[in-house]
Amino acid sequence: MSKKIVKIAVDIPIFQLFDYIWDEDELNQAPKRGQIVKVEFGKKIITGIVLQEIGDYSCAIDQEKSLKKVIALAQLIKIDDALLRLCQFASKYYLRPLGEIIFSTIPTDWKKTEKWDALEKQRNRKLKKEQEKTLQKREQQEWILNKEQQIAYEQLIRISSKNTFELVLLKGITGSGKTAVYLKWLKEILDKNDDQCLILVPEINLTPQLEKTIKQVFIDQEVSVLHSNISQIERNVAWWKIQNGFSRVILGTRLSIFAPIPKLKAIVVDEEHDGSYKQQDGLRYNARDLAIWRGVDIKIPILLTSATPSSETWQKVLQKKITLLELNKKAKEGATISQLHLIDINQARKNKSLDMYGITNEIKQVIQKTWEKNKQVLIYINRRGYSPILHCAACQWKSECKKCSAWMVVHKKAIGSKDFSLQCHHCGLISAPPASCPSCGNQDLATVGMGTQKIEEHLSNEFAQMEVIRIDSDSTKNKGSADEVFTQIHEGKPCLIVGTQMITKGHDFQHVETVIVLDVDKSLYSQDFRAIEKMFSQLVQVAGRGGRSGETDQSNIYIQTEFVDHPIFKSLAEHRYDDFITDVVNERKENQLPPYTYQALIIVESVAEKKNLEVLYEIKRYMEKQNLSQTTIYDPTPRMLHKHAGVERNQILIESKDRTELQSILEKALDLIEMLKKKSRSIKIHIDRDPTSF
DNA sequence: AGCACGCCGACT
DNA sequence: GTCGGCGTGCTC
Repeated sequence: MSKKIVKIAVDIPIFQLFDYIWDEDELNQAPKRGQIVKVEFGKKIITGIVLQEIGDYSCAIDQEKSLKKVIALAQLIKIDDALLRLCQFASKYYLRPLGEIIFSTIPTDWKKTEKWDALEKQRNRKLKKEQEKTLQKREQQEWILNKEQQIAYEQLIRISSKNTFELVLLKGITGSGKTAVYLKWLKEILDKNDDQCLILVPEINLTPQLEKTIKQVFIDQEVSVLHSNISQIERNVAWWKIQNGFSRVILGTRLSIFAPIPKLKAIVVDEEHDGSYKQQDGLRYNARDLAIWRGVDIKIPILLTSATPSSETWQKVLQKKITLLELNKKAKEGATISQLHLIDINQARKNKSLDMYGITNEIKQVIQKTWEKNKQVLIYINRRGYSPILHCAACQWKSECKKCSAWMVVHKKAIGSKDFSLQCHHCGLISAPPASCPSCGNQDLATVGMGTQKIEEHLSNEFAQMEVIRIDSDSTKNKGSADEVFTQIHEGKPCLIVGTQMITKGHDFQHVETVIVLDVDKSLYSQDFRAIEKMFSQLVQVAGRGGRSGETDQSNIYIQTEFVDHPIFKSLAEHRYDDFITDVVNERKENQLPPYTYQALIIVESVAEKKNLEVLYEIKRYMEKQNLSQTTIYDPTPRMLHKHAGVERNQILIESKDRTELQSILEKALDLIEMLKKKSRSIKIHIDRDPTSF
């Protein structure tokens, strides 16, 4: 008989799977797992995906539900089995419906059945064009690895020749040439066979240099770039090319971990410590962790790279679960490791050498000296806007956002002007500043603390002869303006660069000799147990921006702090990251924190906090009915940003020493959560597995 | 997620 | 008398 029953996941966020009839006579083929199909669902026509064949239709005559038929098949696209397994794992681990995950990984056009025909035409057109395009033959980049790089490279080759899973960490100081090592390795893999590889990067728009390099290195291989900012058509084309093996190198952000790569032979997770591998909303996955899972599943090596490995990764190093390859020398001859100088703010205050903007005379002298040497200065302050808060000294009123539990940030319209606005960095609300204090009428409102704009303004006045360039998401909002600014900096004219995190990623500043870091103190004693590790890595990154070319004699990093005795600075000065992160890992063990425990959050959001708490207590009581020998369930607490855009957010933290126990508790809780969601649709409930923000 | 069914308030 | 509010249930 030619009628089969198939199990189908639909493109709707529900956990339930549905059975349909697969009529082989009508569809002209046997059911295939991963096939995208068009089905009637209720009264609507939607897309679904075949998961498995569960038998002949005749055998199910006693089936009480009447089954509908699969209407049609999507011809061009099929989900690769390895990808399906990854989605199934993610569905189970992150407690999300399978259909939702699978469909979130494919281009949106494919989810609309009415677009299928047009897509087929589009593909044929695009691929024809692609074939006509001859790859330009350019000079192949010559690879000269130093001894250290060569050793790492050879080890990687040995590892990949074993054709099995192996987790490798390439740990190298900034400027040691990690990229060259892994690109040469991937090139070697791809030159042998028709294979593919995946390179994950934290944020693609911040690494245009890497994209350029990769396209140069893989001169005779097709490179596809995936991130959330590409157009729908680009995404479709990339999908076809990747899926049929035409694209050999896939470079992308965290979402590319779900790319359908049939001949995947290696994954590189570049800058593995970077927080942006964790998605913070919707499907809250961690691309680094999924990369490792994918590697185990399809038996390929996974290479993590970092100058400052995360505590999770370092724990695996200490447990000998990772092959560690190290690069401890700068790749470019003469390039120097920057030297750390601490500036004691307390001392400066006593000596009256601290100005009203909180900048010490020492910093100013350093800027002056660098200027006289015709070099550039980089000032890192991780805060955009003019000042983080507007404050009334008379009554203590502060510029709080009406819709969020956060302060509105003062933004100047133009540097030097008096015209400013208040902006909430969380919900985007912008309002005109009050002329006087809304609470007591005081005319004298003051800006407290400093952001990039205030520093820019202040230093422009102090160093009138120097050009001050500000780089943050406000100054580079316009398309192309970032490129323009960076080009200007690369020209090498002496200047002062003031910037946020944006300057710590991807860009080499060859002419920077002095790096200055303001405002580290709040991270030193933060609530967030991951803050110190993050701070260290940011300091290493920013220090590594200077002295890259070997052109400067010595690059220096100056840090202003109240806590000169904090141990982080000793490790930083001596370039002892290993010791630092080992201490961090040991501390986590003592305090029973990740990676020694496994965490999950249950987050409830609604406009009524009271409702949130009721729901959370109900979930907590429900979970506590289970046998919890290894697990602690904490009481409901407000989220870090308690109110966001008018929505109250509360959560409970679940902490377990046992992953399996945590999994079963969460699975059980999910039943209740699904019930509660249906009962009251004004609330949202999320589970955040392995959370990195609270 | 939609969409239907269903049971209570202000309208030509 | 009805139009429509959104609470709950269902989708093979």
